[in-house]
Amino acid sequence: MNEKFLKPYNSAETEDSISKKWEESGYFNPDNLPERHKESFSIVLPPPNVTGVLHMGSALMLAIEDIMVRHNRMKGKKTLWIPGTDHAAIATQAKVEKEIQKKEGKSRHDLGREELIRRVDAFAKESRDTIVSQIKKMGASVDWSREAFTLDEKRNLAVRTAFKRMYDDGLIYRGYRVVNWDPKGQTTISDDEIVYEPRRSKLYTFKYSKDIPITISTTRPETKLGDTAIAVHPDDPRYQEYIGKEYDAVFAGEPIHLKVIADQVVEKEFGTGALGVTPVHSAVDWEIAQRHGLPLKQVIDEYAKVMTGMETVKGKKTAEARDAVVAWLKEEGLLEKEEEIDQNVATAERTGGIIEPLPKLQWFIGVNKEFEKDGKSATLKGLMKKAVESKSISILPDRFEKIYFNWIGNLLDWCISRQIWYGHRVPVWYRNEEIHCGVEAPSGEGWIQDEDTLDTWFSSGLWTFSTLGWPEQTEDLKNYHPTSVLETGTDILFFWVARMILMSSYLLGEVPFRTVYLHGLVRDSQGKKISKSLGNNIDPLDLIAKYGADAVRMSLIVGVGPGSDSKVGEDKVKAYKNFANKLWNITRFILTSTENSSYDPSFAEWSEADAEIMKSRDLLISEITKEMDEYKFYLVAEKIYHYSWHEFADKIIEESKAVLSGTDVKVRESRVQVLLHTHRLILKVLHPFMPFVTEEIWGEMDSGNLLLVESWPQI
RNA sequence: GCGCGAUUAGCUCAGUGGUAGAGCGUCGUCUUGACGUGACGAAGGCCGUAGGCUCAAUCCCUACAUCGCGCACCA
Repeated sequence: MNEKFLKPYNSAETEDSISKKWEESGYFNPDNLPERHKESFSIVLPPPNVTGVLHMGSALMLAIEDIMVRHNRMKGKKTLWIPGTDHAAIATQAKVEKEIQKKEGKSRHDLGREELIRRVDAFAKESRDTIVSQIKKMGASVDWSREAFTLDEKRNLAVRTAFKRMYDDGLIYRGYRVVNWDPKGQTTISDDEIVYEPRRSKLYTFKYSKDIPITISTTRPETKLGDTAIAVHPDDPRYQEYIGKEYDAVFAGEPIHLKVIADQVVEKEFGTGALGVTPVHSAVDWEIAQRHGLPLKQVIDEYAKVMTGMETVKGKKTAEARDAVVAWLKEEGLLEKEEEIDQNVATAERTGGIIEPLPKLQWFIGVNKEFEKDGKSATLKGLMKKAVESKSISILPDRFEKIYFNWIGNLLDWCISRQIWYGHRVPVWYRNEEIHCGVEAPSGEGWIQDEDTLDTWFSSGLWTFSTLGWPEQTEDLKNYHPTSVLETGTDILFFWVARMILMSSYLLGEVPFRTVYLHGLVRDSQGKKISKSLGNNIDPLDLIAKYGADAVRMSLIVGVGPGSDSKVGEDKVKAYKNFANKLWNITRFILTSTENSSYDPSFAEWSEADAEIMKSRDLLISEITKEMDEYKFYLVAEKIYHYSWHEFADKIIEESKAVLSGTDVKVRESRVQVLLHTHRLILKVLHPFMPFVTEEIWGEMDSGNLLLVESWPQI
């Protein structure tokens, strides 16, 4: 017996050497797997953002995916798990810009486009290295030879190709309209990147001037300098006589001209039932303005400052300008009411900036635009809906299918252009009146490429196939797409999962994956959300150093079903560290008490008691094998734990002490074999969950294969 | 406002139309040769509330409450 079994299990000493063995074996790469591995099983790792380090959520993700991957590899599947990182455009650029500003006092404009990108790239590279080492620490059996980055050369080709195809089909278009402008990030963002924050704010009810008979309500008086109409409901008796009339006034120093119009969207019950229409600073008002041909008048700029009006207003930030306008309204005796209301303020997900609706010329993906697909008319929205409706994709837990459909139903065109520098540049070039969209730059002089870059989710949307070599028709693409499972957090169902379905359905004519497994949020032991600002951040690497990766994995898995949030505290992790040690001691007992025998796979002379033991053991294994295929890892982990400790160790091994010191040679040998057989089976079924300790023990029990590629028990 | 989920032991969660389960924690006993990171044992639950279906409900149905989530509204 190896001396190390005389001491308690030491995860820190074991894990690195086991990692090395796995890497040297090359088995993480399916091309190197033994002959029996035929049918494929593939997963893409949701690429972590290069903005930072891994957190508990990443650890959970890696644990679940590695369980699926190891299980399927043992089942004899040709298993591919592709790792990578995400350039996370806005988030990464914002982070690096902030650092440069802090350390050097320079803005991105001081550095220029090229230099900034160079800096961000350097940061991304460093961050990528950290992430890679963290993924390895968790024991994730990803194929590093196929690692990808959402912003590398190959993925850039995929992005340009996808853009061009959609452009040619008329699905990508350039349009001028009110978009979500983030003054903090200095870029537009999509509807999905908005986070609504509930706040108390004031609703002001007032008249534009003494001469205008209609009273309106707003939470944003400072935008009213840009009003060009008052809208009322067509059936509202209070305002019938005014419809069609026009008024002039000077509002907070700004001359305005208002036309009273009737529109169905106005709610009679809200406020005064009359709505001041600000065409370019509200998406709803923009629509109204379009229907009625109203003039457009911008009064707020990209820095959220008011561009016009009297001295106390002009050049001021919106909040300050609002107070000034209200003060003016009071002075003029125009303010009728001021009340507190609950409001949801739109903020940018990445920067926290308050969204300012602004009119902009941007690139969009038209989700309702009809195009020819296999000779039939289709829309992107329709494709996204059909993929799930037809059960080509199933989502776990299935209640998220409803949430998905709900989202699709409300979906508007996707704004994909961003005014930042870090990202895939829009593959469109301009020369005078000419426009060229292409995979490559046009030849000839004088072409200027579009300054904008693409929403990071555009490139992420291609991930299941861009990582496999698309647009080239590679072997990998043929072998591994559609991927088997997509495992990710519930929070990016729309951002990512839906966009992948869109891109794959449109570009490849097939779903990107068969099953979506969604995990919830990892919270601290009090149930609070883990965040740096709350100071309750848990670093998975600290836990691994203290308790071992196996213990961390188990603690994240047990009792946590798909879609539900979990709570993790050190106590739980510690419990599974103890379990790893228990397995260690079980092994020591077996090694010492079976010294004179060896494992005999074809042994058949079982004693009556041992036949009983095998019967209930095999029942358990067939049960958990079924549950593994149903993604019930949270149950399986607990069952194996329970069987190993409270059945195998506490009952079977305890009872064996007497049997093994008995005189009946046949009964003794039967018991030795049942211990050896059961021990091996436990190691096998536990391996996907606790890969390190099981591999280490396996190495001691068996000089042959790595447990990594042993076959899952066939019962 | 619409929709979804949760509510079971001190805590975290399984579970089934017929006497309630696990882990952790708590308490007690044990220096037994695999392991004190342990063993054995114990305490602890009107299974959110109120109705209904049923011979029988923690489980099915209805309403309500509380917590959480998604969407919409946000003039």
